[in-house]
Amino acid sequence: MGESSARPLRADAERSVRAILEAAERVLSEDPGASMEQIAAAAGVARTTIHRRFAHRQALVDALALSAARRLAQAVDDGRPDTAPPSVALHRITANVLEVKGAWTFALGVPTAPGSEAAAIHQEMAGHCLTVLERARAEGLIDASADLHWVRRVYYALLGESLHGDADDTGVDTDTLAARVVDTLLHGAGPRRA
Amino acid sequence: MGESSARPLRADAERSVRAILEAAERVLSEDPGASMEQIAAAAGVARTTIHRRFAHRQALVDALALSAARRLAQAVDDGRPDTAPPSVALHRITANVLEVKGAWTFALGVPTAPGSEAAAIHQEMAGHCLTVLERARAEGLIDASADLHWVRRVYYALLGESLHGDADDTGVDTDTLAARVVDTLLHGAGPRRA
DNA sequence: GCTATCTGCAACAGCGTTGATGCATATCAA
DNA sequence: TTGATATGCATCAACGCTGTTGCAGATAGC
Repeated sequence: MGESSARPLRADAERSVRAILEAAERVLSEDPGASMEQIAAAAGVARTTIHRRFAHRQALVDALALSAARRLAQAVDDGRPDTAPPSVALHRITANVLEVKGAWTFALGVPTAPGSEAAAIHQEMAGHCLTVLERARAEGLIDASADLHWVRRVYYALLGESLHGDADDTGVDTDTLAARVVDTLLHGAGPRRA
Repeated sequence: MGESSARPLRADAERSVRAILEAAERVLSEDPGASMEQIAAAAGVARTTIHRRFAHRQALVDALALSAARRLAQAVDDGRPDTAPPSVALHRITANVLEVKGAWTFALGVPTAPGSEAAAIHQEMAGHCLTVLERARAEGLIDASADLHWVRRVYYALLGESLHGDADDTGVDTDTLAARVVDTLLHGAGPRRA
């Protein structure tokens, strides 16, 4: 439930919706207070066309958040959080998530409404995340006494930080960034044991 | 340079300015798009009074950001980043910064204009931060091959994450939070050596 | 080709916010 | 006390954004 309450849109209409969502992400990530007019211009579409598909501005934002949440969930699932070896899953998921999160900064930053489908997706992803961390702990990758909820928060924070891209990072391989995130999460900045 | 281009304000006027800045922080941290009217109400002041002290809305925001930057700089200095033993400085600065950052979430989140005084303060703080990290590395607290710029970014991210306060944290001692931040920064989540 | 759908354009009313002004009143400081 | 300063209040014009509507033309789908 989410996209189709009426019959499917015509081909061109669906193309418009996609263009609008992508343009909205592009514009709103640079200025969260941008007007519908600006979004419409970026989408190559008249403002009224946006209002035809999304009654209120909030409806557009919600749709955007939901769309991005789905992509992110897909990125997590692709990492096989339940079956792949923890270290592998951790790395793969990190790389996948970095990719998606970088492309949907605004949409994934929108606070999800308590009962919404987007919120449910995010909760489910948090669950998957904890699963991976638990499996990692069981294998000794994470300290036995660690508070996994804190670890998860740190993980999220590191993911977010990786995306700011302080000059040096521009153009760096996603896998390299992911490796750094995972390494920092597990070992911090302290001296390495021989 | 910053506060006094004309002669000092009268006592009650200065009180108003303080009330306005504090109210602005309170209101804007909950809704960055809040109107001047809402801020004025929260400050117990007429909207026109705000406009008397701050010509544009942006002027108010800038003043707020500058005020908060100064407080944060003070918090850093109080930790003696140049003279105290690195581990001590790291902990003290972290605790101090957590205190200030928690109270001025919005003001410290405002993007600082390139040439502004606030930007200069933030740059100086970044410098102090790197100094502490270098001294910590010299003492072996941080790995010799570590990229201190990345470490600093991670440190900032951990500070930010500590302030979200996921239920459990509410009412927890600042020193405890600081200890967790520093510990995570240095050791990550991996298993501890005996 | 025919029809239903989609789109752009233009115009509209409504709304909230901003920033400015004048004036009467309250408060501080000397 | 007295003069300068600060404040509240009412009012104003201007602006931008939102959301809606009607219509004519373009496009997709059968």
